[in-house]
Parts: sequence; C-alpha cells; structure tokens
Amino acid sequence: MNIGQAAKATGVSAKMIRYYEEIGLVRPASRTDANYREYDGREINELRFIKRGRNLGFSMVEISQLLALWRDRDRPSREVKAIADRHVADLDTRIAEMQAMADTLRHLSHCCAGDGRPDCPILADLAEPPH
Amino acid sequence: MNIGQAAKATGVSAKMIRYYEEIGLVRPASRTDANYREYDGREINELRFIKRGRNLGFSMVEISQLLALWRDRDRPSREVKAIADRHVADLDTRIAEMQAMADTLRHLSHCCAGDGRPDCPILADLAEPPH
DNA sequence: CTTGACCTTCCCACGATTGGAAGCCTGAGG
DNA sequence: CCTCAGGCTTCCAATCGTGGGAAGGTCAAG
Repeated sequence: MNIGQAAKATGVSAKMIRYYEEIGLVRPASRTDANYREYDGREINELRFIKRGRNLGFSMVEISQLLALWRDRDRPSREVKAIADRHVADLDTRIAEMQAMADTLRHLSHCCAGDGRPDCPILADLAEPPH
Repeated sequence: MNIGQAAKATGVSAKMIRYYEEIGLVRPASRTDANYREYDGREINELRFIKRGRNLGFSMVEISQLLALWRDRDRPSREVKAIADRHVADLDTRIAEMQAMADTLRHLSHCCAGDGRPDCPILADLAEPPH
C-alpha cells in the first residue's frame, strides 16, 4: 500500500501524511526498493485515528497526546477524558464568542435597510469606539 | 501622535498598524523628521473601525471592503448588508460544525468512566472508521 | 519502448499575529 | 551637556495546518 492508496483509504491527503511523518506524529513509514513509502493496517488505523481527531477539532498537539494514550494499553481513561473535556470547554468558549458576533451582526443587519441609500447602522456601529 | 500612542488609543498593536499599512489596508502614515509615523484623528478612527471589525470576526478582505464602503459617502447600504449577512452565514456554519463536535465529544466523555482503567469510549470512537 | 500516472524531495504560499535583532531617536533626570 | 531607558525604525522568522508546484525517479498498461 503506497501513500496514494493510504490517502484514499484514510481521507488524509498524501501531503498531510508526509507532514505528519515529518513532525513525528506518526513513525516514519518503511520504504520499498524504489524509496516509496509503504503502509500496512496498523498505520492506516493510526491515520484514520488522526483524521477522526481532526474532524472533532483536536489540535495536532492534542492528537499527539491522544495517539500516545491510544498506543498505551495501560492508559488511565482519566487522562483521555481530561483532554476531551478541555477541548469541549475550548469549543464552547469559541462557540460563545462566535455566537456573540453573529448575534450582534444579525441585530445590526436587521436594522439596516439594505437598499440604495447610504445610511447604515452596521457601518455606524463599526465606526463607534469599542464600548 | 506616534504609533505607540495610536496603538494604545485603538487597541491595535503597533506591529499590526505597520502591517495594515504594508498591505494597503490603511494609507501610509505621514512621517516626522525623525521618520516616525504620525497619526491624527482620521487614522485613529480607521484603526478603531478595523479593530471593531476584527472583533466581529470579519476577515481582512471583508474589512477592506467595509472600509472602502465607509469612506464612500454614497455607498448603497445594500452592499454593506450583503457583506454582513454573508459573514453571519459563515459564522453560523462554523458554529454548527463546532457545536456538532462539542456534542459528540460531550456524549463520549459522558460515557467515559474517567478513572484508572484503560477502557475508554472516546478512544474507541476515534479508532473507528469515520462513519 | 512509450506514455501517463504515480512517487520522491524541496520550496513557497496562505492569514493574522507575534517575536526578536540591530540601529536610530526622544525625553527626563543628573 | 550627557546619559539611559524606552520607543521608534526596518528586516527576518515563526506560528498552524494545508495546499500548490517544480524537478526528477518509478511503475504499469499498451
């Protein structure tokens, strides 16, 4: 299984697979005589793990920690949960921030005629000193 | 008013003020004999406008468009509203994505004992093929 | 053997921000 | 008047995760 097939099987692009190897997230793949990387089931599973982690919004650092815990059959689930909970808290913070932005803008947009005239509460708000 | 005072007055760091000038977001500041940038009320207002736009999550491109509309006293408010609405839609999309991540993780974390034992539904989910 | 589709490494770009180094300038106190 | 801290200048680099592309080697089907 070369890098292209691994990419197709995991949803991780070949570029990214090489990058993950470069930063030490996954072990360097073994090579064929022609210097092609080759992947087996174990590596495919790790790449899928990474992909799923990215889809859940984990940073590379967090994924690296999760991978380490996954590889360790004696891990305490406490540690996994801690990482997940911290990430959820982080997501919630960012969601709240974006929600506040969206709410503010929705209100301003609602008050904006949106026609050919220049008067615009959106610009008026942006021009105001940050309250 | 030099760049440090402008930074303090607007909440935009001196680094960023220089950067905004470099990319053409704001006009190059006039200079003193000693080659120091100097800022007056007009520029301070523009920097505040940018700051407020950033706080509302607009990209630099969007802010550049909003700034242009702000400077144009004959702008149709329709255009401002369109930019704002597009941004709100974008925020809503990203909020929904992050909400889905958070919900998934909350569920998994809730099912995880979080003690000294290795069994962990969070890792189990990450290891599964992306459904 | 040719051809096209792959692989390899290497460098560059994005967006927005921060950091640092080296060198000049300003302003306040001694 | 001199000095010293701190602010200004420019330039270069790093962040994070991803994608693009060039130049060259390799594989497989026709």
